[in-house]
Amino acid sequence: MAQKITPRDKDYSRWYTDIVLNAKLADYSPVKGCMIIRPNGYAIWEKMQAALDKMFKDTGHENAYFPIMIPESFMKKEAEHVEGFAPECAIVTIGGGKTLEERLYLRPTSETIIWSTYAKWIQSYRDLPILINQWANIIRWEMRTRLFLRTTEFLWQEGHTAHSNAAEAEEETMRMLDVYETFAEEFIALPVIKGKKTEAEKFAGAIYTVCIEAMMQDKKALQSGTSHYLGQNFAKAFDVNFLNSKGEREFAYASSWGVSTRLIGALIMAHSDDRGLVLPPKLAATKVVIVPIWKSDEEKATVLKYCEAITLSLKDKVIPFKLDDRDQFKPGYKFSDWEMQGIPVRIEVGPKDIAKNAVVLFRRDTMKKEFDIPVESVGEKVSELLDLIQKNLFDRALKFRKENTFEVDDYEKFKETVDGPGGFILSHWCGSPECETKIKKDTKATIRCIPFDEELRGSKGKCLVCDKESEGRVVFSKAY
RNA sequence: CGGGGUGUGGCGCAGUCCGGUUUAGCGCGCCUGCUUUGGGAGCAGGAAGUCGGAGGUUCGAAUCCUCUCACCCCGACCA
Repeated sequence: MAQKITPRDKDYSRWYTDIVLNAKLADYSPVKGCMIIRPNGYAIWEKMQAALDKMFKDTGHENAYFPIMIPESFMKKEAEHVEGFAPECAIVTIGGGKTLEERLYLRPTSETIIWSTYAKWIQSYRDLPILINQWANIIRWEMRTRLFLRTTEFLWQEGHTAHSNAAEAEEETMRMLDVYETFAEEFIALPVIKGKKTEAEKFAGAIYTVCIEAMMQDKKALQSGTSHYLGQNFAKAFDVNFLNSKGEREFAYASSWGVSTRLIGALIMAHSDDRGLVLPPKLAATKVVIVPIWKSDEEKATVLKYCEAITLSLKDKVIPFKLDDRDQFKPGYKFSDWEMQGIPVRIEVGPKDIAKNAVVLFRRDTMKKEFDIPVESVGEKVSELLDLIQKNLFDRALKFRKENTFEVDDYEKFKETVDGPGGFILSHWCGSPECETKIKKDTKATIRCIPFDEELRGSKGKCLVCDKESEGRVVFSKAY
C-alpha cells in the first residue's frame, strides 16, 4: 500500500486515523462529523451486535424500535435531561416544505420518546417489568469529532427498562453493567474497570450512572459503556404510574444502558500496532486468510489444489476464512495488506510446504510464524491459535493497564504523574465537587469512576486536595 | 465559537511569493503487455485534472484582489 501508518510514538492521534482509513474500517463523508462505515468496520459492528444481542436476550430483553424524531415538548419534560442534551441536538424545523408546528429533535438518546410510550403501556404492577432494547442511530452535534470515537451520527444500542420497585431497577442497572464487562473482556479482549460516575460525570437525568472504563495504548481512558439508574425521574416527567399490589398508585422505576460504535474505537486503540489493525479473533468476521505462493502457472494450479485440503479442514472447524488467490500481487504485498486489516491468522502455502505436506502459520498479535504445521491438523491448530490470540490480547492489555496504574497520595506528585507518564491514577478524593473541579482544571484529569473493586478502592485516606477524610481511592485519568 | 492550516486527475503533493516556454508537473494508484511471485516487484506503453466556488483586475490568472463554501488539526463541550 502506498499509504503508511504513522507510528504510535510519533503521533498517536494520526496513527489512530491511519489505522481506521488503511484497515478500511471507515471513511469521511461529505457531512462534517459523519462517517461512512465501510464493510470491514461494519463487520466488526455486526459481530458486536450479534454477541451483545444474544446476551440481552439471555437476560430477558426484547428488541423494539422507536422513531428517530422526538417532539420538542417531550425533550423538555425532564429538566436536567434537556439541559444536558439540548445544546448538542439537531432539530428538524421544516417538513414537506412547511415550517412545522412543533419542532422535532433528532434523538440524542431515546428516554423521552420511550417513556412517553411506556405511559400508555403501564397500568398495573402486572405490566412490569418492561425490558426493551433497541438498536438505533443517534445524532449528537459534537463540536469536535473523531472517527468512531465521537461522530455526529453513531450507531448504538439503548436498553430502557421499567420496574415496579427501586431495588429491581437498580439490580437491572448493575446486571447490564456486568453484561458489558463480560462482553468487553471476553469479546473485545478489553480489560475494564467497573465503577460509579461522580455527580458531575453522570448521565443527564439519572440518579446515578455506572460505567466501564478501559485504558488505551496512549494511557488515556475511554468510557466504553454506561448503565444508568434513573429512579422515578422519567416516570414522573411522563406520568408513568401503575397500581401496585396494595392498590396504591406509584411511579415506575427505570434503568437505561448503552454501548456504541465507539467500542470499535476502543478495540482499535487497545490492540493495534504500527503495522495496522489487530482484531480479537472473536470479533473477526474473517479469522484466517490463506496466501498461496507460486512461481509458474503449473505451480499455481498445484498450490490452489493443495489449498482445498486446508479449506476443508477449516470448514470442518467452522472457521471463516479467505483465500487470497489474486494474481496481481506478490505474497509480500498480501502479507502486509492482511496485517493492516487485522486478520488474526494467516496460512502461507507454497511449493516448499507442499513438499513437506505442511503449511506455515502466522499470528497477527505477535507477528510470529510457525513452520511445518501438518496439513491435516490445520483446522485444529488454527482453532487453538485463535483462542491463544484472544487470550493473549486480553492479558497484554491487562498487563499494560496494571503497569500504568499508580497509587498517588500527594497532589504535586499527582500533577507530575498526569503530565509525565500518564495512565490511571488511584487517589483519595473527599467527594466534593469543588475538589473534583479543581483537579480537572489544574491537570485535565477527571474522575473516571469510583471503582467497585475493593482492591483498587483500598482503605480510607485523605483527599488529595483538601485533606479531608476519603472513603477510598478513585480512578483519575485523562480521557477521550 | 476562538486559534492554526488546506482546497490542483482516484489518493498524496509541487507550482502560487515575483502573472506569460506549463501543452498544468511529480509520486502512488488505475489500464495493457512482457518478465516476476516465500515480506509491500521491474520495464515499456496508456487513460485521467482546467487548478473548491463566484465575481473582479489584465492583452493574458492555478498564480493578483474581493467575497464565499468546504474540510482537517489544536482548544472549550461530549458516548
